Amino acid sequence: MRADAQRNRARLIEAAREVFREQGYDASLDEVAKRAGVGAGTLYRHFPSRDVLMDAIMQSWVDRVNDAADKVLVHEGEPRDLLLSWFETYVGLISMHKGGPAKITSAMGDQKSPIVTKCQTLTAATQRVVDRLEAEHALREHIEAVQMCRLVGGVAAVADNANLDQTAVRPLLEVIADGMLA
Amino acid sequence: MRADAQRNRARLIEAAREVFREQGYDASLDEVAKRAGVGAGTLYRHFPSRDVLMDAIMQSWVDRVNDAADKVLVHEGEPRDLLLSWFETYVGLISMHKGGPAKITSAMGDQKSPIVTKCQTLTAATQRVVDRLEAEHALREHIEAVQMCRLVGGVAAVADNANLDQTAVRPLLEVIADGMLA
DNA sequence: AGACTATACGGAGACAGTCTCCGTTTGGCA
DNA sequence: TGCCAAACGGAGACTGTCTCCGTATAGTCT
Repeated sequence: MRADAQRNRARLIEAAREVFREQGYDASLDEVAKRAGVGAGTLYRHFPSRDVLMDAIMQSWVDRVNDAADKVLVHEGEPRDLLLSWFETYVGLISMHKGGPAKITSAMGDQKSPIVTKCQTLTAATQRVVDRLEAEHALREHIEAVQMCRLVGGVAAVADNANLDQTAVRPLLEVIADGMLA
Repeated sequence: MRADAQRNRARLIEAAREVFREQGYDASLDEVAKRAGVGAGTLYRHFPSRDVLMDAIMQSWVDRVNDAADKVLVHEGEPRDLLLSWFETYVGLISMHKGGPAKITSAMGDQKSPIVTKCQTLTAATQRVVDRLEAEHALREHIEAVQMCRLVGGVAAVADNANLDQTAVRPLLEVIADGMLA
């Protein structure tokens, strides 16, 4: 890739990160281009769709997910606490941008989605939590990581849309946790 | 209201019902106006926003919700079956249009939303189910109807977005039910 | 260094959807 | 029948998406 192309790509990602944080997932893409100091054509050449751009933004986020899972898994204690702690972490991780939870959760399980890799990162991390709990025989049978992601993602999507705060989300997560624990 | 205004209002609702069913909640409003055979101005005078129009469409739906609750409550049997049966009914009721579940669920609890009345209808119906289960001491404590609506609505929203079918939704609802039952 | 060309850029503009404004029409009343 | 408040319609302003193509230039070759 030519040096100028590489520079513009980086600028676009940086600008998009800013704009999406400020205005949510629906922000104007032309605004992103303007903020990056490039033409609209350049943006669309690098990122043919909003989703592809989204995916690029989230590169660094993958590491964050894995670190978060590490941190949660170190914690010793009741299975219920572990599970809830992962749920809250999960909600935090997918709620970086307005509209993010819905976007991510609806892509969950869709192999053709432009953000598959991100979903896989999330399910893999969740799977680690599931494995740990299953080793302790703390989970009911037939609980799959994808289902967990969908349920918790659904809560996050609702919370995001309705601007619920953490205190309102907590009891919802508790219900899900209790529904999954043995 | 003048006779022509009344007629146009009815036509608009009819057209919107059609168009939304065909194209989902994001369908063009100008298309709705065209289909109704009126100008865009007329549409926006009657229904200043998409939500207000949505609300009008759902008038008949209110009766349907109450009927559905009646029907579910007659059913004798295990509390778990009752609850699951209401959940499935609920999902069906809010999934009439694409994008509907998210729209409705995110308005849940927002007193200023244009579709408050619809949300109230839903929570009231859900409350009846909660009351019944509480009378049988089948529910955990501190379970509120709004929470139930949010959780089930979250699942419905995800299912709607990801085009999940009923067999994929069922286990999610089971988890919620199990998390709420004593 | 200078020339060449594949690669990348920019932004005008086509297109689509939302919503408003205002000149025109009409229902219903006196 | 005449009046006018109420309602209509649709042109067009505005915003966002995305494409096309003339222009610029990074990297290479001599």
